[in-house]
Amino acid sequence: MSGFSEDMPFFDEPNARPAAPSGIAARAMAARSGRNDAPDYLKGLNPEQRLAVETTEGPVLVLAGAGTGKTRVLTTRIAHILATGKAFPSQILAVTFTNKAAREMKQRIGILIGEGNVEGMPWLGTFHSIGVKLLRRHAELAGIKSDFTILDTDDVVRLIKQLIQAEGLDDKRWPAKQFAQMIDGWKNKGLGPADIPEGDARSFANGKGRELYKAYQERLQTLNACDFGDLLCHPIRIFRAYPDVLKEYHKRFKYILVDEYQDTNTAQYMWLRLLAQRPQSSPLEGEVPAKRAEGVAAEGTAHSSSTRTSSTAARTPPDRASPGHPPLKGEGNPRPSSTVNICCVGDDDQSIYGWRGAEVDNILRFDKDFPGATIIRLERNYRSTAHILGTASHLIAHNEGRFGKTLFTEKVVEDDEKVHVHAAWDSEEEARAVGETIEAYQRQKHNLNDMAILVRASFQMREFEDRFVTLGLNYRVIGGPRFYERMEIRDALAFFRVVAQGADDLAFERIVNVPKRGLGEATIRQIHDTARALRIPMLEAAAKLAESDELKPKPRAALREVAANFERWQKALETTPHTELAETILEESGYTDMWKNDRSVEAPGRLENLKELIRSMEEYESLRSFLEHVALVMDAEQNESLDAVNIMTLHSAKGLEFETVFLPGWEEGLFPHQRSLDEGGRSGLEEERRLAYVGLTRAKKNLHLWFVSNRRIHGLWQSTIPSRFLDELPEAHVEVAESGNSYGGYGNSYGGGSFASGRGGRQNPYGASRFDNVGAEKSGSFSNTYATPGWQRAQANRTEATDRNWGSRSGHQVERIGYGETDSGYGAGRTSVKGRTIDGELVAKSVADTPSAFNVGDRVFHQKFGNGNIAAIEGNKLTIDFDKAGQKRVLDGFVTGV
DNA sequence: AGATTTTCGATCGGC
DNA sequence: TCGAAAATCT
Repeated sequence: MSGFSEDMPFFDEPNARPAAPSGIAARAMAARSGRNDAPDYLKGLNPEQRLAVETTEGPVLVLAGAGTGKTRVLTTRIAHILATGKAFPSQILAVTFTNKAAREMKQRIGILIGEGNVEGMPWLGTFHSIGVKLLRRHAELAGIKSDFTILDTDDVVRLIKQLIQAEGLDDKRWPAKQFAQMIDGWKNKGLGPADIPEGDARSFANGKGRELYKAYQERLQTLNACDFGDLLCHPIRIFRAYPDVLKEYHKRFKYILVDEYQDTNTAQYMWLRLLAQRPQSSPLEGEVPAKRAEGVAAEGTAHSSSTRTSSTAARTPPDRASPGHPPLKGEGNPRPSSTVNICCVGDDDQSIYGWRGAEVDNILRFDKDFPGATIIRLERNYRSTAHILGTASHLIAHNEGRFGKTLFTEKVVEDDEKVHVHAAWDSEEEARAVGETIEAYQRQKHNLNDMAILVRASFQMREFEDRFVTLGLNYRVIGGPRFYERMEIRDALAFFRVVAQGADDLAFERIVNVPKRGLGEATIRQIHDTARALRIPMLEAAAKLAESDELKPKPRAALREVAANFERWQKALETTPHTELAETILEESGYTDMWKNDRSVEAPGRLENLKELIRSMEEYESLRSFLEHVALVMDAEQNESLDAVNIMTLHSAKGLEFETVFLPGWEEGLFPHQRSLDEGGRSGLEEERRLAYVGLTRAKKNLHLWFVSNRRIHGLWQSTIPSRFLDELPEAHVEVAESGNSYGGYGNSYGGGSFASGRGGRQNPYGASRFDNVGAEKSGSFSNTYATPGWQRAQANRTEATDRNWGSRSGHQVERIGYGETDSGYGAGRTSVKGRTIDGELVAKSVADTPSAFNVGDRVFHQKFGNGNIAAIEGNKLTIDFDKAGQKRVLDGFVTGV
């Protein structure tokens, strides 16, 4: 947008020197108050970074391109504010999106100003963790108690399902999951049941949308629980309804810093605005919706006297410790006191979370929201080579809605390679070729840790995992299933939750009958009904029922035991250390015994995970603080000591960097993803392009893009065309790996040609000649690929004339017989290189139903799984114990004797 | 309660 | 098409 560049004329030119222009330079000098020798922490910053650090007063937007030292600026800025005595640690509000980012900031500030002082930064955290903190202090004002439970997505869906059924609606026609997403969307916009648009309300459950939402909120209140959205929305409502509470925080927060501002959603924006707006600055009334949410607001005004009491009572020690007002030297603030010292850091080009409510517009609008804002661009890149930067910049320039920055580097690299674009026949070959390239790098002494494969969609990972298992190449999947999502962990946590907060019916329901106590559907229903009728938690209802004679003896005894157990544990909560109590609970409930008696292969791993859970509790003060940690921090660290290739999605790669990056799957429909185009239109496409930009800018030195001609989508093989993004790359910086003459101007190649005479050396009767454009010269060895159904189907799609040749042939088919258990290899969960195991994949191919020529015990080789021994034979189906890939069932045509 | 059949969904997933 | 989850059967 040209409007933006007018504000910053100096940085318009792609290669503009960053030598600070006079106007800004002058301000920077002023900020340094005449001293020539800067403190250590400022040394080594470039002029723009330094400006961003030293412009502490007034609203500042730092547009930080990829790899330009964003975190450094943020942390140094905080250190600077503290070092110059402008504020105490407790007076700085610093928000991030992820726990990882918060952790990293804490650590880096610690390095700058000394470990001990970071403890004094109680308001550095994620939006949600700070939201929890606010809400625990003022919970009464939101109609809940301060020991409320935080529900995760699973809990929420189960709860909504109950509500839908209670309304007498068909839960098939109105899926709970969908409604949960709707609620999430509303909360992202800060909308309560009363605020949602009529259309939205009507579109679900025969127009009962609003009612259901309201019922949901009421249910949460009786459960004394919150969902993630509430952690933001409740504070917003409280701030609006109780100006004196808000004023407290206005007084407290002298400086506000926000990381990844381009990812903020409307609710987060409102939350920030409320905290940033000072009463003097004539708040924009339009910002505040006229209507307020039901329930919470209704209770509000009547209790305004309780506001002060509750908030003061709940005040935590750190605040008392700091004297009311720090000596604010340099408080000769040239700006009016209504000015907010808010600093937002972000990159509009890396906004990739629109689908979960992020509004790029928040960052694009910054100078209108905060008039007189200083906008600082960081464009000097310290990460990537010139070719990579040139490629990324050229691509992202195709977007319209952006500030417009151009990254540059001063680094001169000797062996600066261009960005490579490769073509492959299908995804299997793609994986094979990537694997070979990785091995080639490895031979040149590159660490696997420095390499990453970034995919658009997680289903793409499987093929790489398969291949790497075969090759014996270590890999780790980042962002896979989490520790806290495991069944046994969730069960254990449910026990703890009920002990900590007796009204948590969702947790109670999860474990009433765990281990099996003969409490079936009927009994649970009865507990439910009693609880609802008496308006008491299910645990209490269960205790009551156990004392009445409404139940049959068996369930009655069981319930009595459950109720007695929880009563005892809840009492013990006050006297027993929480780790010890946790162990007791799992023992006495019979939960550990349940797994000890379980003969399945997973059982030992699960017990190990439970031990790990108890161990990890030691780091927390109380059961409650541990549960809060679990609700907010679902990640468990990976084992980084092992050298392994990283596999992850593009989204989870944001913020990371690697020496060598592989980006497979650059095809229309996958990347850009069809659904983004269908649902997001133009802006959807732009977000996909930003995602591509994020991917490209992860690479420091080597970057390889791949596209394939055939890919299986929803089980169907489709022929694909190269991504339009490939056409948007600059020729000067890109090298197409091998020549060819088809597919959008890019050649086709396949790596290394190592797959000569694969599966039993069979020949495809329909020669390769018709597809000379696909690696024709080497296609003598290509026959196996030509026999895949994918290829067949792809061709069938393309030329009807050949259809009959293919369609009627019998015997020539590849079938997937089955797909096995995928959870066998977890072990202790937290360490180990993991990924989804690929055990149990059964692949078979029948060429003809001739009896097998192999014998049990024969040593054989399989293209995909490597070497192994035959364990059993049924007709032409072999069961083989592979050395690396485990036991598989395979048709004999796929293996060769060794 | 466990086994078996049917249905559904299929992009990204932070807190 | 295929795999997980829900529904249904025994």
